[in-house]
Amino acid sequence: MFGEDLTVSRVTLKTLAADLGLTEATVSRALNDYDDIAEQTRLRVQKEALAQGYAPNPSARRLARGTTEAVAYLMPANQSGVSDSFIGQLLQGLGESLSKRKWDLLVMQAPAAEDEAETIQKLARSGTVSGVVLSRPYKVDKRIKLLQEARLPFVVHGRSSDCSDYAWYDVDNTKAFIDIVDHLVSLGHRRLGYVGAPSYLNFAHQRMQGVLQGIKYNGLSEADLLLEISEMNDLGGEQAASVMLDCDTPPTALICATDIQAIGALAALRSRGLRAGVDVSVIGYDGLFIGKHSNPPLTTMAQPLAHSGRILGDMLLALI
Amino acid sequence: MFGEDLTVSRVTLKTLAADLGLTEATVSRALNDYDDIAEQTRLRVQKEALAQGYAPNPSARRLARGTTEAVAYLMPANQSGVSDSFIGQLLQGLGESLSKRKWDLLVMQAPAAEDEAETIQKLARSGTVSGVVLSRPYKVDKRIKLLQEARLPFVVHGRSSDCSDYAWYDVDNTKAFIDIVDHLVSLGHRRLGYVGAPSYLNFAHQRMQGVLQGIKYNGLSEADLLLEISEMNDLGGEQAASVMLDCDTPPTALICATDIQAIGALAALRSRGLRAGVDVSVIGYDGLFIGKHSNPPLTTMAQPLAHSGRILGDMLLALI
DNA sequence: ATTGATTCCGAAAGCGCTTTCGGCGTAGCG
DNA sequence: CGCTACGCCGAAAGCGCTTTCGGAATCAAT
Repeated sequence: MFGEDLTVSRVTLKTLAADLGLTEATVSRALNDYDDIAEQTRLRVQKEALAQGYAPNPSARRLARGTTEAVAYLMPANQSGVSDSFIGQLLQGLGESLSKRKWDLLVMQAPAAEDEAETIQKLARSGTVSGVVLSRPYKVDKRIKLLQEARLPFVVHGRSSDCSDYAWYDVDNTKAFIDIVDHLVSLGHRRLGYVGAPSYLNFAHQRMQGVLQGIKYNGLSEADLLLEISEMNDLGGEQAASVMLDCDTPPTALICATDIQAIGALAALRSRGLRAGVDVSVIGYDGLFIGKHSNPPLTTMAQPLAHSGRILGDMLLALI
Repeated sequence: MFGEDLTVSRVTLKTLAADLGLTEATVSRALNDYDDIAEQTRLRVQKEALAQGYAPNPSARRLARGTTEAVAYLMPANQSGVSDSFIGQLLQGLGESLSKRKWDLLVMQAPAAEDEAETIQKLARSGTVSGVVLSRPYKVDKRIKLLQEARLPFVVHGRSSDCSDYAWYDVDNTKAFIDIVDHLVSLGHRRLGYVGAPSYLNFAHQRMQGVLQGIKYNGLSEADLLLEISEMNDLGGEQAASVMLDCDTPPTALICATDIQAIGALAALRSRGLRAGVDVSVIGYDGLFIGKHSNPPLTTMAQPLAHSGRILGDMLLALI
């Protein structure tokens, strides 16, 4: 009725060794496939471990080995309430790559943007992790410098303007947006609107450069481009789009730096009775969905985020 | 020119103690605010620790204390390639709540769905974490049973059909979708379409129940409701919507179980020259954006995901 | 049978930290 | 002045695991 399992005491190396009539050391080596263990006892140990459901205490193991077997993902600071939806995909890929090698993935978050420096330094000094993944860096990003100073291996998803001395993985944002402009111009659009993101985020800067270069390459002048920078959320996109749509000579196509702004832009169209893809083309990016559903569709623009995550994980592990 | 910092040796309790002419024990207690340490030396120690940038090795601390100070978030299995965009927000909230107490947040991922059991058991036995957060449980979810058997504290974001014996935090999905139906009917819609999600996911089940109850309460018959279950991605939503839109008596409003399906539904409209919110109303959920931009807008339907994350974190910590 | 090389396992130290216990010195009390 | 009382700190054990080292067997070789 009761007491079937009152001894919940964790099965540890010591208990295992006692049960087997061996030493902790032997059991440890047997489980870790050392080659100075008789094949027979190795099997015996491994079988018993499996039977008892033994799992080593990672803290103890890490302490003894002096390794961490963990990396951290630094959450983007909670800028203006936008919680980027790309995080989920990225983490999926990262987790996949790491778990393959049995590494842990920590997500770290600074309480506030100004605490980021301290968070990084603590992370480095405490030796919690042996690597870090960063995403969406700023044009000049002090976190990168901190990580370098701390000699903590890291990879960046995206890149800052000076990206010569660290590992990063990025799509060619500039080219992508040049392509977008090319595409729109080839469809006959001559008057474009760009809903940009704050340019301290380097990818936003890159994308805007792409748009600017795109109109130049296509023989348009800067007067043919309306430009509005907005916050990276739907409301920002809506407001920016509204401004452009309400001006005297509204654009026939809207390019948005991010999908979430594109969503806002769509709302702006709707409230004016305009039809997306018919009256005004709307193109977003990030490949979350809008890229696929924009009119004309731009499937090639999709960022393969989970794939990026895997790449980043592999890169980081290689680095360590 | 060189050699300014060749001694990268980590600053540890031992070195700190040596520098201060104290014992490790004393330094440790000084830093942890024990009250058997002279105020003066406490300050001296803390100042020196700060100056040297000391950060305790978490593995060692955890081992000595026997605590983990970490919880894990179990990533939803990579079902049909949909990487749910709610993860980012949820993690944000979770991280916020945990970091306030200096706890770590691990994200775990089973290599494949069938490995989930093993992953959970390892997690429990190894004592890596002292709590787990789960989201989007199935109607009957074996992970929950495993966690219970492992006596590992956990909270669930959402709930399974039998949710009497564990802690969960959920929105009232059923009521939300009843409200949606109420709302649409009050606007004059008499012919509804529902793009559902696989009902082994309990929230999908709940939402469909809401729709069914809603049409009943509003005096409509089941013949007035078109029903299509699709995968939880945009393509699925598009196909499901297409089927309904192409039938003899198409619905005037589409209710979608998730936003990503709503995005697909919008694409289906577009390809038929129908205008969302004008010719056909489309309503999604999850509060990512579409809720806000659907026509009529349904801002009250937004799930406050980051907030949920914070709540879940607090609940879990209270539980531990 | 004696030596040398192997094979396998135990002993023990140590990873960096916490925490109990005991002992020193000084203050307070009679 | 001797006593207890207390405030502070050092000594030491231990958390669960890894890893080096050495020693007891076993084996093959002379």
